[in-house]
Amino acid sequence: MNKSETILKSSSLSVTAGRKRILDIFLDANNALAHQDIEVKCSDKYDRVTIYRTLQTFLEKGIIHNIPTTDNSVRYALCNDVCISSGHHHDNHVHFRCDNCSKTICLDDVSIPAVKLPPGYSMNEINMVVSGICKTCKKEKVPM
Amino acid sequence: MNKSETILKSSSLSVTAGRKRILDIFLDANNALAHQDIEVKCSDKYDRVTIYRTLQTFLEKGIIHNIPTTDNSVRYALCNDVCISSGHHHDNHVHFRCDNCSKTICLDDVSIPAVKLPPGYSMNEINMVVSGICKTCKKEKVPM
DNA sequence: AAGTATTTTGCAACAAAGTTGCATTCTTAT
DNA sequence: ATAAGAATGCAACTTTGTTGCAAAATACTT
Repeated sequence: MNKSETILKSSSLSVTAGRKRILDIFLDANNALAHQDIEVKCSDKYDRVTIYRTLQTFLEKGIIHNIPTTDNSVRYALCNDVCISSGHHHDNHVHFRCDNCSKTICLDDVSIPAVKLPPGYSMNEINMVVSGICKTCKKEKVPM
Repeated sequence: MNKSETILKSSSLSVTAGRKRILDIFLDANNALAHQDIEVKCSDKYDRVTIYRTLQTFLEKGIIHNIPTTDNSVRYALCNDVCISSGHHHDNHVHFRCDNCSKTICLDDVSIPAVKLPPGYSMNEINMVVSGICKTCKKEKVPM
């Protein structure tokens, strides 16, 4: 039993070829994916609607989490093991979006600092996205 | 000369009825607006395409900034005076999205805390969105 | 291992959101 | 007042997301 299958079962989802494929795409990717990225990779085999529904299911089960963007394209990233195993979903890390290669990644080691809200506000979730130049792109550029 | 006109001129944009109207909608609103919110308010007078192009222009000129969301609906908010006057756009405040009334507002008084990125990464912009229950909604609820 | 209940998938049709080119209208500067 | 340039509206189109339903696949029971 491979990893995708294990994840599906432990989320009490039925194991189907489509779900395994999409999950494998996430497992292979080292960055967050938009719906379209997935569509490009497997729309020949699986229907657009199936991809929408699968992502929705994964979100609900806490297998993936979504990352807000400013460009009308929600991106999804695999939750790490801790996040999946704990009952309640909480991903407390900062996300990074590279202005050069446009990849969005989870900075699992960088946790979101606390903020103090004004009186009367209560906090549920907190999301932080930093943009800039990523490690890989910086290396490739000629230093100035 | 009213406020919207002043803003347009100082951004060296030609003053048109549509731009003034859309800018006034922002000036009147106390929360961030999605494209659709604006369309609802003035699609009888101005074409959908015009609204798209106007928002785009305002963004480029730094009159408004956009706020990422996790639900495929980018929202726009007026930049405050400091932000508009300074050449380079930077909005350093936390955004708050209410899970109850769905309004998104700028918490101008809450600045985004610093984060330390891993080696090799450089930072350009930083975005923080907190969700929870806002002041207004909390008041309206029966306390538990 | 076979049969049945349940879930998932694909299709089709649709709705909503966003884009582009071009002719017309409006602004601005002279 | 007029001409150059910019903004707008329209039409047509593309992309993105949603829904209902029949067919197929999966899981469960014995």
